[in-house]
Amino acid sequence: MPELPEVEVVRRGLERWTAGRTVEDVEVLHPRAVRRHLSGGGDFAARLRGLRFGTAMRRGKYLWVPLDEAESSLLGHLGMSGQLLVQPEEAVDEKHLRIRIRFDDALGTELRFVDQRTFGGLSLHGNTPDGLPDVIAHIARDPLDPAFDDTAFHLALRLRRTTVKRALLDQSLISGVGNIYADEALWRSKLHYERPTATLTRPRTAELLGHVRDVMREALDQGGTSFDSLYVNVNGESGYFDRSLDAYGREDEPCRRCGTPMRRRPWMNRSSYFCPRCQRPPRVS
DNA sequence: AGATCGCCCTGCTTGC
DNA sequence: TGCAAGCAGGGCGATC
Repeated sequence: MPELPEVEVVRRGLERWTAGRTVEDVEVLHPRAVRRHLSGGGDFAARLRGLRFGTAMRRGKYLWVPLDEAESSLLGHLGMSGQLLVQPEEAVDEKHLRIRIRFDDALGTELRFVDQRTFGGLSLHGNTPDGLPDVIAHIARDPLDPAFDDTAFHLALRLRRTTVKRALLDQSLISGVGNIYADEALWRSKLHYERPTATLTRPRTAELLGHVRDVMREALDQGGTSFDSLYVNVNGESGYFDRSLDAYGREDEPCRRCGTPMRRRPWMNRSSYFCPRCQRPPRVS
């Protein structure tokens, strides 16, 4: 599942292989892939034609390409299974190819959006004055953004009446964290996922943020090294799927700190993995 | 308005 | 062997 590090790898790929190129033709092969483009696939294709790609940007799990004079942007979200691939034009279509973007140059490659589960998609939007696609103005800065405000984040946690994992996944508080990295950062912090955010001290919040950043940077380092070909790697399952995880997916396996079998608990229609000894539940939950 | 919940979607795995 | 249920889960809209 692509979270911040995976999306950043894709952003770098887009920057390298598509910046400065002008769109010649667009094919929308599945309407759900452009569902956030409210005026439909035909309008999406017509409006994108002739526009020039700028340098790809990212906030949290969203990425976007400023177009022409950056009055608008091509916005993308990978959902759970989305891929953006730069492929030779003659390459056989992927089974789940949803959108094809051809360029007007002679480089011989095209951009493809491939998505099995169709939770992701592409769309066109106007930009806010600070260059953000208007529909993601509510997305908070991510922890790798130099302008992320640690103090404001801590104060927001203190005011919320929620639990720490819900807060980590709330993209309006902090963006880019998904189920995998949330569990990893909580394990490193020895925090139970149901700990009320109002009980976190400033040092605990600082420690948690530090672990979020560490685990993301480590994943990014691994993903970055495998990205060296004519290929924007976005596959959440193949890229660096074998990255070492301490919590996620390790039910019944020994905790790497204390040896206690790790547990999985159903949580918000998904799962939380944690060590029952290192990550004690709060007294009142 | 903050918090919570259900829904969207497909392919692989598990269980009867 | 076949079929159904379970699971993966980010984001958004509806609801309280």
